[in-house]
Amino acid sequence: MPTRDVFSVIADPTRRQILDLLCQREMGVGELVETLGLAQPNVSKHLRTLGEADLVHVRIDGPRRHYRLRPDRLRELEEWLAPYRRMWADRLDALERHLDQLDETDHEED
Amino acid sequence: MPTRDVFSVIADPTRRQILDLLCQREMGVGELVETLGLAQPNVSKHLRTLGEADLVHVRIDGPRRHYRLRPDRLRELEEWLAPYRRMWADRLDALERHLDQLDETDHEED
DNA sequence: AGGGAATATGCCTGTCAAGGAATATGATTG
DNA sequence: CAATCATATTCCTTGACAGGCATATTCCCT
Repeated sequence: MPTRDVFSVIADPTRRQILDLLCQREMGVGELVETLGLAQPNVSKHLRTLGEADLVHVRIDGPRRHYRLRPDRLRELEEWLAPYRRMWADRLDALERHLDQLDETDHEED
Repeated sequence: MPTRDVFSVIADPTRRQILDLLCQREMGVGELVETLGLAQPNVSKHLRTLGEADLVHVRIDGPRRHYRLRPDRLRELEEWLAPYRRMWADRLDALERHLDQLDETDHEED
């Protein structure tokens, strides 16, 4: 059971970047540091955070640690999206946007 | 052009709750205040934030404002998820978890 | 055992966002 | 125009978190 909320964990852009990288292949910390151009302690801290959300898994290989993506938890996001996905399934967005614009010309609003 | 990042906006649980409510039907601020049990200024602030991310649309009806869900921006999330969704499409998660457990018995890790 | 490489942890500081309370805005009715 | 209702905005305080830096840990090699 993860000790951290997936939503808040992926709210950070750097963390999303890390996930995107790990989506391709498993990577070591050094590799990530080089690719991201961040300080090593920072990368380690982000990896820890990702681990606390069960978004990554560590494979220990001697002194190095290889991080692998663990996509399971992202299904939570997927599930959360489900009800909303239905909304753009039957509703034509172009029409929707058009109606919104009409509304907005009536009275300026967000 | 939204002035705010969808990821960080939906990181807040209260905001997700609001979205879930608006998923059913359009709602006025008073209704939301009652349902959520939060202070009105707070609800207004969250609605503003949601608006800045283009996640809601306001319909003005006299002195009241009715908020409607605008699902477009959630497609961004959907798109971001796409590459990861492929990972659990072909990979059997039960097997994956099983392998992870084997790894974890070798060396305790996150 | 000692030294060095790879990675993690702790501390500090600045920033940002949430919640609460008070107040301001805007529209409606008389 | 005064009163009132619905909603928004401001100010304040507090807590969380990212980044930078220094340091600790763990493992390998000889």
